[in-house]
Amino acid sequence: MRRGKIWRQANPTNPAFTPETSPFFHLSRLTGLYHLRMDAHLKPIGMDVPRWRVLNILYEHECAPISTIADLAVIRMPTMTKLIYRMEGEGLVSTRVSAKDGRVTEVSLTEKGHAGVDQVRVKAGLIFERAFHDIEDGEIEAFMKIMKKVYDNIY
Amino acid sequence: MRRGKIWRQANPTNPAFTPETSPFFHLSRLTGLYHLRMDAHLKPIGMDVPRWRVLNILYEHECAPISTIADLAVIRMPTMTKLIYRMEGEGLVSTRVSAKDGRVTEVSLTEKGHAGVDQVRVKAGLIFERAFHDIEDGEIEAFMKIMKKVYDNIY
DNA sequence: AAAAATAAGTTGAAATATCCACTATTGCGT
DNA sequence: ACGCAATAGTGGATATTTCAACTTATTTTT
Repeated sequence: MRRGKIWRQANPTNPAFTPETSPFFHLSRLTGLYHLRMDAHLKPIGMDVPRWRVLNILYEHECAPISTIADLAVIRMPTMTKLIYRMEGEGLVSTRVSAKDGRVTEVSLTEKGHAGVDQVRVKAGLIFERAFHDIEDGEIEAFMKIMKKVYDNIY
Repeated sequence: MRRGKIWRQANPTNPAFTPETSPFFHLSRLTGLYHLRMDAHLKPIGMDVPRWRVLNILYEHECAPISTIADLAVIRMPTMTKLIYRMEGEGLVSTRVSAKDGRVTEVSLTEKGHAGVDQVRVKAGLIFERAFHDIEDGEIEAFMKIMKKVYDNIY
């Protein structure tokens, strides 16, 4: 076990632990603020963060089962099922039962869904720019590397 | 404007953008997974992540108005108000109107709330250990520095 | 000292998310 | 082929979050 200064304070079991020294506390806080900012931009165009997550995933996958989308977005399946059908009602995605496997519901983007992605990316770009304008490329790279590592560790 | 490899792909307005190259997408995903793992540990002891955020903040502040807690936790005030009163009903916190300012409701930890913090920290410690065991102290430090910077940028 | 503006909180209705139990379909082992 | 386990999804009851409008208290203007 290491004995560094950070390690000690970052571990919640240590008495010296505070939210200020906790990576996960900062993580939750930053994500919360990001969602707040995104929502402010997305609301006026009838969109929100969960929808955007789905659109982004489908933009890449073209056609994916609900379970895969739920897994990639880290949203529980019952929640995702309902979100997908809401989005279908809004014309953003279309669904159909898979020909290969009668259990799976395949979801794909509609024309309107594609347009929605482009529309939201402009907004997302603004926030990204604001958030990372003074962060070096190398730092962003390192940042993402750690997030991936931690994600895999608790996956 | 910079032209690095990461920058281009990380910006949502760039056609080469994918969730895989987006810091914010990874951020949301990691936070989601973390909440999932925490919930699994917290549910059996009648706790959850929002409650834990509040407990942690009060552990530091001893006595804070709802608005401050809401701000620190990045949770909207109506949500926080209801959460606080739920927690009061559960005996975790106590509330009273401030003597100095009749508008503010001061919240503080009860005995049971303190015990709850200690109890949850054990669980949080397990997940922290699992998540960061192979991450260097220096990396954690850099990680948190970037999160703070980004947080301030979009605050 | 009002009047106006701001800040803190509260509440009810509506939107969402979550739990849990259930169905339908497929895969696996013998 | 048969039965059992696993997978994908659905549906209802419940819990939580959010919006929008409102109340009350304080601060700032004029």
